[in-house]
Amino acid sequence: MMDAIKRKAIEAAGWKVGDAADFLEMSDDERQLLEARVQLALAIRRQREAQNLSQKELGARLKTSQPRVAKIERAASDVSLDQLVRALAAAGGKIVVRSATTKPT
Amino acid sequence: MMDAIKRKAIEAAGWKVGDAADFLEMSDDERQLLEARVQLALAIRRQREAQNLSQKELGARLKTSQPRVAKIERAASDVSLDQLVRALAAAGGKIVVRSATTKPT
DNA sequence: TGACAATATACCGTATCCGATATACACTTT
DNA sequence: AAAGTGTATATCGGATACGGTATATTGTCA
Repeated sequence: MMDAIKRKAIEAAGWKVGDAADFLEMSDDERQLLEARVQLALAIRRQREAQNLSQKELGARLKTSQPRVAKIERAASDVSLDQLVRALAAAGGKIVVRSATTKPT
Repeated sequence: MMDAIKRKAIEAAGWKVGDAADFLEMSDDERQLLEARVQLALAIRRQREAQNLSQKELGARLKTSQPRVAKIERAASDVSLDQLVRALAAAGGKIVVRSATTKPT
């Protein structure tokens, strides 16, 4: 559901969202990908904290800066999925990417 | 297993691999990510062919060109994980990203 | 309250990613 | 063998993801 709080969070991450309609106009794929990014970001933070790592320490593992890790953990728009996945791995998390094949329509 | 054939494929994708040792010197994370990219690329091609789509048609869905799709399907080094995932989705495949939390060491 | 650690925000070059185009190669079909 | 269709390779300009640094802001503890 699209509400003010969620929109605010999305905007804070650097995405352009004019109003609820704009968000709803995203394609399913885009919305799914955005959701996945947010979930990954949350997982990174959880994992980092579970390992008692500071952003600076995680940044060192990723060979990047503390401010960058802050961006990663809010899934900012200029953070790639690549970097999200690498960050989760660096924080000690495992990711499983399973692809399911579907029949032609 | 690192053999000449695999190394050749990796190099063809645009990755620098001096010799087997270089490949083996990649960190676990890097190797895992590279493997994931290759698997995704294979899944994209399988899925595209299962849907009887040409590279050009898949390119249209992705709003990109046929040559770009060719690069995607060999997981070239300048193709992001983002784009691989989007391509698989555009080809009708589903991906599941599951993150598993581990305890601090 | 002041000092210190952790996190957040802002800005700026630069390397990488990406779309577009040209062109080559492979395989059918006629 | 020419034409058509699908795929591969090469190059290039523009967009964006990135690292680095400076500077808030927040939180904790003496």
